[in-house]
Amino acid sequence: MGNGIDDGDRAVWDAFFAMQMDFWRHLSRILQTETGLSEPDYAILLALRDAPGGRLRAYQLSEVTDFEKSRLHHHLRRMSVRGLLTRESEADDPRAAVAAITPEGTAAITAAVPKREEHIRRWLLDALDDGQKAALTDISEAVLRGLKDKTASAE
Amino acid sequence: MGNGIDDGDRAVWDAFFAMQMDFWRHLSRILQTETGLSEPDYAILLALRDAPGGRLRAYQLSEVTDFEKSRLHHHLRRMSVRGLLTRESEADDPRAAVAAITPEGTAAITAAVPKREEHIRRWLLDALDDGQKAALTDISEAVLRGLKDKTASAE
DNA sequence: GCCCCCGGGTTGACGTATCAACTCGGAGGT
DNA sequence: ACCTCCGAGTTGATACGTCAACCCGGGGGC
Repeated sequence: MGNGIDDGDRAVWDAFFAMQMDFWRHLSRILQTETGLSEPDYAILLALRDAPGGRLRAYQLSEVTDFEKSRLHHHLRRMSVRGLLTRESEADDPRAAVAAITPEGTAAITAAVPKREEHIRRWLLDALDDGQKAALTDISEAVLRGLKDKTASAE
Repeated sequence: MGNGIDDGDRAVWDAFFAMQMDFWRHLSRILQTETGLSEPDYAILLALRDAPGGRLRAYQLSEVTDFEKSRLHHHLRRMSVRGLLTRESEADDPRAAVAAITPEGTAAITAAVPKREEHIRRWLLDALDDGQKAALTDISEAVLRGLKDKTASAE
């Protein structure tokens, strides 16, 4: 422990780091300019579009999108101001906070999905051959597995 | 064009997307809690540490860190309030805005680097075998190449 | 039945990122 | 010498993310 990272590993990190920055900057930028939606807008509208009745309780939306409850709350407020969704409460459970997609929200996500898919294809998938795609999936799952274990392992 | 993404490609994207979110959330979180530095703090201090005299003009810092000038300006202001660096101007060029690392800034980055390297090793490199590391470098460079071409290609 | 705890939700404060508009002092062309 | 343009830097507005603290209405243990 305490010793550094060797040159080979550093090259991996540098490439990965640089790619991440540029890739996400570009993807969120073109999503915004072409659809008027931010990344969190897109994630939330997609979850609501796929939910029965276009409605989800806050904690369910939080599970699907993996947003912290506070982050989700703030974002839902901003989105409701823009008319993309409405915030309602259930009559039978006063604690429930339900988000419901509006026609404008539906229109926005319907228009955005094909563009988003083209972005993903063009800037990620088309840059990789089949072997690289398979490797990227494996790598992503391996890293994810390591992260999941952190809570399970002793600490 | 306009058709969707097939199931195999979607699996690549889903895994990649999930990994990104969790990985960066975790890395920036532990950096913050263990060192008191945010990701941009770390990037800026590292650049200044490696600069001659611990000083760099704003536009040079902008090139090294790839921060937009406005983002950089706001961040330097916050960091100077915290005492991590000072903002000076050159006598011979009134336009120059120079950032200079302070002893506190040097102490912070010196303490942070080994922790950061351990994070990178533990949460990324140790999760991958040699083949996966090589593949990740290739993939990152391929994606990066595609992004660089965007400005060069017709649009 | 009472009490305590817990989870869903809300709020405010603060740090961070992006965009657009603006200042200002040179450098170059004429 | 003048004028124009340009690039470095600054500013303010707005959106986004995180943390800590808090409210509030059940449920469960007893």
